[in-house]
Amino acid sequence: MSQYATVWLGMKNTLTATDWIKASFRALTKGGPQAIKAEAIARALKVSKGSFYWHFKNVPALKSAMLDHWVEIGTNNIIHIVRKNPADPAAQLRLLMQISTDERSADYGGNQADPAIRDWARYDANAAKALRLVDTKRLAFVTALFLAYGHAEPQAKTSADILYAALIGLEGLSFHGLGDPKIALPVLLETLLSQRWLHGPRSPKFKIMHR
Amino acid sequence: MSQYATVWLGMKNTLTATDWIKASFRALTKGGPQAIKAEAIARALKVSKGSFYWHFKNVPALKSAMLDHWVEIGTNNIIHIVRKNPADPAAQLRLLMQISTDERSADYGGNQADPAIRDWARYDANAAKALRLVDTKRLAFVTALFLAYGHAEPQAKTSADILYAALIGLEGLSFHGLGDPKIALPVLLETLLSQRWLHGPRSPKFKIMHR
DNA sequence: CGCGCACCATACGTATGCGTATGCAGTTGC
DNA sequence: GCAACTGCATACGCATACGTATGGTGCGCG
Repeated sequence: MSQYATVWLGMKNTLTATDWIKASFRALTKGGPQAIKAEAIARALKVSKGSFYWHFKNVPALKSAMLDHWVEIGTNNIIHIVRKNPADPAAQLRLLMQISTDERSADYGGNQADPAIRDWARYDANAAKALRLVDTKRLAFVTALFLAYGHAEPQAKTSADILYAALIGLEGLSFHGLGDPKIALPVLLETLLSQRWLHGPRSPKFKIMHR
Repeated sequence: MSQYATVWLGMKNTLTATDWIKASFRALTKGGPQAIKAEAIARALKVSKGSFYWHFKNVPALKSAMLDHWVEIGTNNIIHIVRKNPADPAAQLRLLMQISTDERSADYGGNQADPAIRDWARYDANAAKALRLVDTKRLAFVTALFLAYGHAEPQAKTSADILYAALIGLEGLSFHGLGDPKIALPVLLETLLSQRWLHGPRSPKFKIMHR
């Protein structure tokens, strides 16, 4: 038995490290961190684990590569939003919510992996480090948008925390058929945007748009 | 070597099924679902796995017992709040947020286990079933409070979704040192309570509809 | 054309976990 | 003071995972 993996038009029949990473993300999203096993992924790729140990030194090296890859994607997605949509802050926030609730079926780069990584990070120090990196950048980004919208410093940060946390939580709830991010997230966003921040400081003047 | 586990004043030196469940929750919160292993927990309890298979038929039986136990606690905690505090709905909501952000130190029944179960439920059908049970009841409870406070049906449900999702998300963020539930949650709650619900096109600029 | 390297298969040793079988001390009923 | 049962220890077979060692095959290149 040989190279039935080869496809018709001269496609490469040899795997790359990226192929392994992609397959590992598929395993992660499907079976959790414990599913990142060399032999199991090798079976999914229809090769032996001899292939794995050619591309990676060991399993921790694969996990490290996965996290590096995810950090790259997770931060670049945000930058991508910024560049592609130079609109006002409120519109950018709305776009962000819309994208976050979209069904993204990408192999590994998609938001699909986010909850799995979040789970993973709870029991793995390296995953926790990667997650904190991404979360910090995203929170800073959302905070900056609220600031640009007109909110003051502490309120902008709090709004960002609330919005991002609700996004995460709704992801988890909708996974089990509860909640509805497509409804709750826009409502929450408009609520936060329209807030005058009661206990908050001054600014008796209602500053609404583009700074 | 025998019974060094026996402590001085006639304490029982034999384990119960509940002891195993408690130890299993400790393993779960520390190492995730994959840490629920008979032999590992036996080592933590300083006994052999012969003890385990005396108290449980097998590992799935232990997991099932854990989930049953957690469902019991997870729903009773809510009822406990209700009975203990027959104040107005807003005060009950504030109390709920306060309790949720408190540092819980319980062995197994505490909310400490909630995020671990939530992770577990992503890859285990039984855990997912238990989680949905608890989440459904909690959401219904919060929804009822918003209704009692004066919100209309769909808005109350959306508010509950937002509040509960933010609670979950902030739990996860604060676990990694990001966000601050003690600030964000009260702010969010007051924001939701003070909302006049622009569900009518009161604001023609923002079209947020409940479909 | 055949040499060598990239890529993968196979086989082995070790570790760990599950579940079962059986032994064995301590407690209790009588 | 002796069965019988409770609660746990010990030992075994099996399965799966890791990592290594080593062999094999196809393709590029001189």
